[in-house]
Amino acid sequence: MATTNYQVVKTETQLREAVEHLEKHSVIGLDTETTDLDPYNSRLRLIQLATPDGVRIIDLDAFGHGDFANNEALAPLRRLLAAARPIKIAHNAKFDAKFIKHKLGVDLGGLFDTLLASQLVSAGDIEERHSLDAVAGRYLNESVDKTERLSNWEFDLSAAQLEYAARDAAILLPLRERLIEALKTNALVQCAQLEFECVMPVANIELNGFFMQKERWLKQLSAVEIKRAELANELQEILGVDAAQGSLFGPARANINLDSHQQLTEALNRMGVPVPDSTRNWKLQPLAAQYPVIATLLEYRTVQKALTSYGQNMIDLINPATGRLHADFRQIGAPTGRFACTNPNIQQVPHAVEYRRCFSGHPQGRKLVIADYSQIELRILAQFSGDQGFIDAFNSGADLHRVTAAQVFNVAVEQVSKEQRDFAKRLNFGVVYGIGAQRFSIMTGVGVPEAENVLRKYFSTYRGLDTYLREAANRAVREKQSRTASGRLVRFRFDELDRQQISMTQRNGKNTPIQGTSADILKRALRLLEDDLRGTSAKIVNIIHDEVVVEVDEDQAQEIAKRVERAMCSAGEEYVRSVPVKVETEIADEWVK
DNA sequence: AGGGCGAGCCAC
DNA sequence: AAACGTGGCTCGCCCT
Repeated sequence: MATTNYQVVKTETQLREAVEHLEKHSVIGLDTETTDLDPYNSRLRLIQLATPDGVRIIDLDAFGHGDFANNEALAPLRRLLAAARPIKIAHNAKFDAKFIKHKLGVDLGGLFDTLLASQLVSAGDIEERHSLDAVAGRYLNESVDKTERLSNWEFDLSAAQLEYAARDAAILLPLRERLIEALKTNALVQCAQLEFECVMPVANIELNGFFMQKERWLKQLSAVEIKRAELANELQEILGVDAAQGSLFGPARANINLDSHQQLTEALNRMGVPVPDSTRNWKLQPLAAQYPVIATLLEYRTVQKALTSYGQNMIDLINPATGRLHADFRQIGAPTGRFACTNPNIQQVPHAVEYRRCFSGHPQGRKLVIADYSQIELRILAQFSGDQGFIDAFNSGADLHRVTAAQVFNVAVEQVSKEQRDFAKRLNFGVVYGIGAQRFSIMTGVGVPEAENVLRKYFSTYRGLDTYLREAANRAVREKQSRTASGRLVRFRFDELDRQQISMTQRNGKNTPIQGTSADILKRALRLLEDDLRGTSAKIVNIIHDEVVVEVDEDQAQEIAKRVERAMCSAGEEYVRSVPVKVETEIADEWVK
């Protein structure tokens, strides 16, 4: 491996010279070394900035400890990082952006993210790896030695450490060249722009964190724990087996593991319950009316799930430095471009108010602005299909599901029953996923022939929708790929002789452009919001696919709510033009609508 | 002992 | 003949 030419910057004069040099370039490589992964509980040690003639390694330890944001000697560096030019290339720029924002107080400007670029070119292939080493190997046929990455960056640095640090930044320059070629070849430049512009907003969301009231959460947990114990006892009474030895007070009971499907099936069989081929809730549901034990079991599962997935672990993830939850958002989390979220996944907090009311503004008096797109996926479907009936339904301003019900069941809009509307709602949402009669039958309880009838009626009502979805499905099979409105590419790999895989691809072909465009819209909205909320007390604290939660000072809540709504609508209107884009906004103390 | 996997269930 | 899409988390079970 060729050695990388580098220069360690330790004085104010050296820094000024380095920045002057860097500012002459239109593009520079950027990497950082930190003592740990969490910006609130670790130090930013090095910032490496690469040009074709070498790497400037800024040793922040030489610039005092702590207040880098107000250190006058670092002003040129802050200016360089914040400016739109030179473009900064980074691999997973979110990570560096968070440290730079928290430690130096500046938003990184002008980003090219090699991780996101690589993910876009891979077009949803979840097999492909995207570590810097993997990407450098794929595009440059070079490897990046990672042995120093986990070394100690606290104290004096070895030549090997500095060499490693320099190389990680230097390699980004040629890597970008190759990735630009790949992005162009795949017509992904526009989509890449959308993604890159979203990095800083996402970094800020993670830094902001979401406030969760610890005491209330714990109280909620103990209430659920009591309920769980009651239900578990009840179930063990019924399902437990007689132990070999009884006692003076009767036969002993041996508990079964209620979370083991195997033991559960055996126990239910023993008491004569006709267990279906699986113990999934929706399979057991029909038996609940006849067998009280099933009803209790279903209730137990809900409570158990709540306890294990949304329990103490949430408390453990509260950051001691901020008292808030700083979840990890993966910007391209799904092949469709949707976000994924971990540690904790605050995109899947149960809807029940007992949970949601634990999330609030902080400190006292801060409000939450909760804004979500109204039926965005169905509006995207209206846009893509151009179906006049569907478009009219939205433009009429009337309740879509009611209008659909009226059309499918041939009744006046005012005559639609609650049941019919509910039916239509399931239909409308189902078609987005490429639903079939089989599934619709199970979902609604009507027979398969009747489900087929309803679907036929639905698609003859919305012919344009039928045509569009068929074509989307066929194209996915024919071209082995789909695109979203931003041009995001998703490739499909399937065995062309396997009917199941073909129908899977057809469903993907229907769903991917819709779900993916919804993700495009949210990302565009985050970019617009970043600019519209700057200088206010507003902070984005959570995003959930079609919803944005913003925390704001009480006196600004009304104004911010308006701005959020306007930005989100504008983002939607960039992709959806034939029907109105609607955003529903509420101001609340807690995350409850 | 600990990783991989599937089942189950939460969100959208 | 047709099994509705995308994730994460936790558990039991099976394997090495």
